[in-house]
Amino acid sequence: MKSAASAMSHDDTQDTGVPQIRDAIRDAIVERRLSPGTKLSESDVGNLFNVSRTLARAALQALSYEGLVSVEKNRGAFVAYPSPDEARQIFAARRLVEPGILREAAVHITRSDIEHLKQLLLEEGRLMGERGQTARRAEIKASGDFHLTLAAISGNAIMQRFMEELVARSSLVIALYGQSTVSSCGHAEHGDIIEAIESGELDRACRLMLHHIAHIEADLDLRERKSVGLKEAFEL
Amino acid sequence: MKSAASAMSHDDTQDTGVPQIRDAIRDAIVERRLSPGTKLSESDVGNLFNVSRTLARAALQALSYEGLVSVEKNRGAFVAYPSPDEARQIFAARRLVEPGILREAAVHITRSDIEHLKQLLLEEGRLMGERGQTARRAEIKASGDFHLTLAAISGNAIMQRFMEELVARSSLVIALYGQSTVSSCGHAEHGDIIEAIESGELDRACRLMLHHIAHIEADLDLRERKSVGLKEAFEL
DNA sequence: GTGCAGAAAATCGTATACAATTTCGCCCAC
DNA sequence: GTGGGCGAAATTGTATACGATTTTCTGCAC
Repeated sequence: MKSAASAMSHDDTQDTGVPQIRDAIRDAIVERRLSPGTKLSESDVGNLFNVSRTLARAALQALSYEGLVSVEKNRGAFVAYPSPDEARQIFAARRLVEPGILREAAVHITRSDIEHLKQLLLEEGRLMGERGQTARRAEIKASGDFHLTLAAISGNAIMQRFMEELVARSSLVIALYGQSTVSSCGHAEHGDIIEAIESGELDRACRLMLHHIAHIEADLDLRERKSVGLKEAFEL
Repeated sequence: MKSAASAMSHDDTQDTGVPQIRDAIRDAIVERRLSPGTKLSESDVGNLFNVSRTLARAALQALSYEGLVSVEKNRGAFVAYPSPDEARQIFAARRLVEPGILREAAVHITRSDIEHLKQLLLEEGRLMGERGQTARRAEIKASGDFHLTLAAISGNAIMQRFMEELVARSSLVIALYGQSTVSSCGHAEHGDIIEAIESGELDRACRLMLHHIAHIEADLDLRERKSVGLKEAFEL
């Protein structure tokens, strides 16, 4: 199943082959094939996709606006390495925004939307059963798709785009600070939320959503962990 | 007084002379010196700022990520012309997000923050007294600064950036669909909100904020109004 | 005068070239 | 052996060049 990010047309007042490169790199970051801190040199990216540095640079720039890549003047682009504080802000933003999205989605939701959500849930469950890093990657993505789909249902393209950023960055944070190998008590919670929406218990759905986000965040060990730092290891 | 947008450091993991160009164009858009739909050709922008098309293009691209400029493949960049539906989404997003920001800001707010807000309010009032388009521009910006400052106080850089986008785009919407010459019953409402925060009446502050946003939106005439249409001129 | 080629001009899309900056290795002094 | 500095290599910053697409203008047919 294609990811929500690529299936949802995004914005596409776009223009070049840049989107393809951007999306490919984004997927690689979100799926953790690229780890935080990895250098993304313009030449390398360009060669990899058989385009000039011009387009590679544009794609990296785009990703920097989404907070997935940080570009430093005269030094280049790196897969973002969110600080614990940034991580907290990301989740604070989600707590702030997702209940509202949920309520808005509840207004517009149709039966087929609910079907779609349940479908996602099934897929998620299936992946949970599997073993291996590939399955874990797919699981993270599927888990994100649940939240992204809710945003899409809300009908607000702006909030949708914002959530895409938050979910992608959350994935980075989990990659960096996640503890339990499977942070997906989430699965059951997703189901509960759908159920609450379906039966019209909006307030309960919001409460569940907040708990859900809190649970994800609780699985993090938010301590400074700068690079594999040799120096830092002694400065403690 | 410098605008909040440029005073607030934004993100600045930035790199080139692009930020200067981007900010200059953004200010021009937000202050309505550039009207919606205006073509922004890469060559013109480049010549204007004495840089090559490369940098001009990068700046325009950046603005397109913020929704202030729309770039169409092989056609170029234009000052965004938000549709009525986009306008509604922008304000829906603000209603969804600003109460939360307000609550978060209330947690972190200091006495000096409150002083700062009151300062803004004074400035706003002063501008309301003046006449002329220049004053109106400054007034729009000052009004936006109130909301931006609250976001800054909240301490969440992500929500702050998001609000910057929403406020800037709101300005575009008001430019396009605003009716009353002075949409700034807002001034008094800003004062009320500060007051409510100061006295710890959080729920009331949120209610006031929602009313405030509703008032701004109520001043809009959200009817399709494509280009300065010659045809439309007769359909009246 | 209206409408439709077709060519010329302007503008964007992408690659390449060159300058500026950083990074890395090397050599030498201590 | 350690540290500092110098120079080469690599990488980014910016400009320019050239092909592709769109827009505008022109001229001819009707």
